[in-house]
Amino acid sequence: MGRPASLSRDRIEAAAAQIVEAEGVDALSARRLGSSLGCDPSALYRHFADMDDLRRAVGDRMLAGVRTTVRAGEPWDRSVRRICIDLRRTLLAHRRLADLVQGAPTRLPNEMRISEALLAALLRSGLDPAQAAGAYHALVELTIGSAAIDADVAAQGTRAAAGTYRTWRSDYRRLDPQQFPALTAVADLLYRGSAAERFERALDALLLSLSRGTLG
Amino acid sequence: MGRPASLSRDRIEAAAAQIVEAEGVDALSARRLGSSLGCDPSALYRHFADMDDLRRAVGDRMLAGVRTTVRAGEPWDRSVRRICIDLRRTLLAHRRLADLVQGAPTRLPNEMRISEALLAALLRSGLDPAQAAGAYHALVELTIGSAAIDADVAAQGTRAAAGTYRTWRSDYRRLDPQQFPALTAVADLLYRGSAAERFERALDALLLSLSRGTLG
DNA sequence: CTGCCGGTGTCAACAGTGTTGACAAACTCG
DNA sequence: CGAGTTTGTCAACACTGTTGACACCGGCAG
Repeated sequence: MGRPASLSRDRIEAAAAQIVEAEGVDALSARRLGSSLGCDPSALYRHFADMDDLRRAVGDRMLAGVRTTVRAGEPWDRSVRRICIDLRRTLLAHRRLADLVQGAPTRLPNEMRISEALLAALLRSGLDPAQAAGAYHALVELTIGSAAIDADVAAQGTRAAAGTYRTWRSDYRRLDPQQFPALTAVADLLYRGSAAERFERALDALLLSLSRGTLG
Repeated sequence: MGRPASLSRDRIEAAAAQIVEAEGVDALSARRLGSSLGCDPSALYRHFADMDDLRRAVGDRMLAGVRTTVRAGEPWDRSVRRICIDLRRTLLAHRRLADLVQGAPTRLPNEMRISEALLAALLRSGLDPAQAAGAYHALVELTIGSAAIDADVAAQGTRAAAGTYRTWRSDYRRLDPQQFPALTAVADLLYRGSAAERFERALDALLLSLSRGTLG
């Protein structure tokens, strides 16, 4: 009963995901989405409570892309590394997704799946449960935190991001060496490479400590 | 020369900081700020390039409380530890500051001061400049990221936060042990103690790796 | 003193945004 | 056939950042 639906949550999510992929998150608005779907913007509200609900649905759809299957015989720290990098990459693919996950665990299926995989790998390392819990928190803080920090710049695209980093380096370089000796000395070395590379280095440092059981 | 100014960067920043403290960063708009200052919204553009410029200035103003003076004879890693903990504490004390700072470095005086102190301590450790830059990024990602993650729960107050953590543990505990063996096994150990303690443990783990020069 | 230059604040407007309530179309069921 | 329900359309409201024209007014040169 009722007028036949030409829209659906799935169709809307798909169109929204496509806009985000092609034009960035800032381009996703009710009017833009409506024109893309050939419907009035207000029709979206028949299927989602508000735009935030819609963005969350798109985000959840993207969290499904985080791979947590463990390869046979893979060392525990390689599993952890892979999951964290994949999680961060996925979070950055959708800027709002980082904002959503950061405040509190959603405790929704996809997040549960990722947490389970991380903790399973940590327990496989020989850490006792308390150490594993501590390690889990440290890894999650670094991974999600890193994604939250890098989200804005990452949303610009890699080309624009490189320009942004160059500007920052240049700003640091132009400081007064008397007042900022350390900062001017290493200015050219800051924000080098991609944010992903910097994250991976920090992750490796953390994993090294974890593998030595220094976290309880 | 010119019409006498009733506005100034300082007066605008103060009013903006008050709005952010009281109502959150989302409440900070040109019109809201104008009504608070008793001036037209467009007058703000005589003193700031755009709203983003204004927001960065407010963020830096809140960073003034972070202490960076180094005590005589203090080991470098104690300096780093103290600065990072103080930075995180300050970010969390001003409820919404983390949101303001997380996206991009403000490159304003207070942030410069903190960055300089951190890098100076790292160079004091004997790390070469490239390693120090990498260590700096790792520490900043963990510290600011941790603050961004914990900001919402910290804003509830410690008593309410404890209740929130209890709820999360309980949710994890009630999962199906078949499907989530690791998660249910360590559920009671997750989100134990304060967020500050969990951060300090992660920080110590990272510092341990840094002191062994494992970060390039 | 006059006249003007230029910084300052006001005003109206533009192009966006999310969201809502009234209305109409299109289907199913009794 | 009419009633009821669902769905999309339309116009409107209350916001947002930002800009260009204009008026105000003080210090400075003539």
